[in-house]
Amino acid sequence: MLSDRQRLILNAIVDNYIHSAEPVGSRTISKREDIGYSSATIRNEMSDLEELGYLEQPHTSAGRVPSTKGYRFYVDNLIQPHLLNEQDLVKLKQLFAERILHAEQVVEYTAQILTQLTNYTAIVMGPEVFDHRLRNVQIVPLNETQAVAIIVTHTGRVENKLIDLPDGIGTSEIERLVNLLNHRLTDVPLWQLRQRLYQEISGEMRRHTEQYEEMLQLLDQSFHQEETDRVYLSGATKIMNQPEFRDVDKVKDILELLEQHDQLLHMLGMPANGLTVRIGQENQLDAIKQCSIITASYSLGGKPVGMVGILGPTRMEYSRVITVLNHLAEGLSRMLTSQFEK
Amino acid sequence: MLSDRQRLILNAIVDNYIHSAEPVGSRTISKREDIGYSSATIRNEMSDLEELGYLEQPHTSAGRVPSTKGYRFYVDNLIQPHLLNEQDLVKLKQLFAERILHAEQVVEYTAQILTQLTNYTAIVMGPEVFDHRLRNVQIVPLNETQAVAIIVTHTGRVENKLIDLPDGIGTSEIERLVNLLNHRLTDVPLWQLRQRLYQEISGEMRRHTEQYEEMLQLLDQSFHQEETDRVYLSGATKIMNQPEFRDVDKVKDILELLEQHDQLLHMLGMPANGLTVRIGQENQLDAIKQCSIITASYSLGGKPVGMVGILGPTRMEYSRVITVLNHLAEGLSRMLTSQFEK
DNA sequence: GTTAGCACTCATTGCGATTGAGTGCTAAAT
DNA sequence: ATTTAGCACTCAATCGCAATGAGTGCTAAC
Repeated sequence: MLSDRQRLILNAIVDNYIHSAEPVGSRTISKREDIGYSSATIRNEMSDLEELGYLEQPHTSAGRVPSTKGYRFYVDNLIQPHLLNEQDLVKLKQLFAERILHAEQVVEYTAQILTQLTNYTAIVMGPEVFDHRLRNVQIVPLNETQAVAIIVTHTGRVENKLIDLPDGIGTSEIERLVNLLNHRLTDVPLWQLRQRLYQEISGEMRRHTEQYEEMLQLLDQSFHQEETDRVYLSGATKIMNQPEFRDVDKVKDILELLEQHDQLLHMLGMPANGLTVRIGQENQLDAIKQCSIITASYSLGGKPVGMVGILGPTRMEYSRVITVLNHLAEGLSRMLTSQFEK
Repeated sequence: MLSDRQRLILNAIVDNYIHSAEPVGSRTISKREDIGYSSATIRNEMSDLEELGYLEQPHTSAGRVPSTKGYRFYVDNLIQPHLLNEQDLVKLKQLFAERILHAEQVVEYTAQILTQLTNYTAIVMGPEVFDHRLRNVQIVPLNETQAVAIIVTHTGRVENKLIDLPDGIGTSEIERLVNLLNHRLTDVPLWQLRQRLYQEISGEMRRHTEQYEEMLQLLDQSFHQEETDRVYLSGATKIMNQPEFRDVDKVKDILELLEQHDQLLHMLGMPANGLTVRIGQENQLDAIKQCSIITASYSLGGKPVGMVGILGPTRMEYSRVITVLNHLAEGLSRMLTSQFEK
């Protein structure tokens, strides 16, 4: 659809704008080494590219700026792979060299490294729990009326919840109950716990326990898990380094959105396989219609379980960010898989 | 030191400036109902107050603005207690009505309610772990090489850590070990755990266990707890609502500081009893020399264990914020104490 | 098809005049 | 001895206007 020359010029314009943040004029482009045309020629091509919707003009006597469509074409067709320098690679390796880490820590470090490497805001969605299976249950009484229920999954994740102890339940009874549960529910996926509890265990419990009702109530509390917040941000303030976000109101909208993790989750959706680039207007939420979001999913045993992402201005270093995200997602997948699938 | 009239006028000026955010002129003050003097008289008094350091003038032909010293005097001597309205009280009660909550959830909710009530940034620290005593230890093997160590404190807090299993340690051995620990270390303060482990348990362990060294190593890992991050923020973006923070650079400095929880901790220091007000220049960190921070400590059984705080512009509604913080700190103390000290 | 040249556009900058909120001082009033 | 009215003065903010210059679009020549 676009001639080779148009592609060349579009590429040059986007490239330039990404680094300068200023509308680029025809002369700027014609002076580039990889371009052998006069400014007049460039002007004509620019005019065409604008007509086709790839470029925009802030006002008549200004240079051109890529439109969302322009960036989209750039990302889909023109981008060339970015090579990471030694320093960056070292930082990445550092993360994966950490031997023993909880998933939460990994996620946190990952976010931090992402911001460091890109100077944009990092968003990391943490391994989803869907696939987690029960490894161990504990119920630890604190006093006569309260206890902590603890659930350990096969991935090493620990969930805990403060619960009310029904009247007149003794330590020995709890112990028996916990034993029973560990016997019968090991390897059951977390989301099935309550269901299985009613289907399979309740009968047996009734036979062994006097306070059947109370016990059941206790377990019901324990297994009623809340959706824990699995979004980590790092470098939220980085957006303020961008010249196009010198305006407090714009920044405010974005940062307020970032504070609402549920909205973020909703926006990013379930982790699908691969890389996603959302450019400017393509975003649903108004607050970030001047931003781009790039996400890459990472997986555990081939199944996507989370994503790493970057939020930056539409004028983002797409090539670099994509490379970093791919590296990171791949590394995370390897790390997770080797840690949990043996 | 200040005459009654000077106090009256200073109070009026601070009051006015807090709500208008504009330098206040003599006429504005003289028109107030509680002031019975002409603008000329006010002008003279203002001039004196400026000479004494309580007021400042942005430029010659502008009104006056309170200086740090002025706010300080206002807070120490002029402020009158703020009465909370029905709505606010309901919100506070709502929080304390929550029956079963982990300390972490309480802290999070508290921060949220604080921002809602004040429209400033809320900072909540704590509860500190120093006083937490061991209730229960568990070690749950995940596979041949890894396990999760879980520590439950008498307050219901659960710490967990992924650990390496030394070679050739069996399930039964771990079980024996855990039993021994639970027998001997219950009610020991967390910070003493490692010490006590070496002093008291190691001898006994040596007798009962073949792999003494490996076991010790394992426990050492488990009890080596990191300082967990105990700072919660809410409404960090609220500062952008303030007209004096329409400047991205100022905001950036502040938000970057808020991202560094360690700095915050250091700045706020250990929870001392009572209420602290840090006004403008009194703050050590440059980023917040245009802000005020008010903190109130809450306690468990009389001992301060954490603090609730508000960060806002120097032009803050001191009276209101102080009242809210006092209410909240008191409520939290009651809640914690009744929950854990029976 | 490409480019030189030129008229045209328009955001940005700089400058001087104007405005108005607010002060400081002095002299009159209380 | 205070208090206040009055007036000259200051200075940020605003407006209008001309100058500047980066950049375009178009046309005619190469």
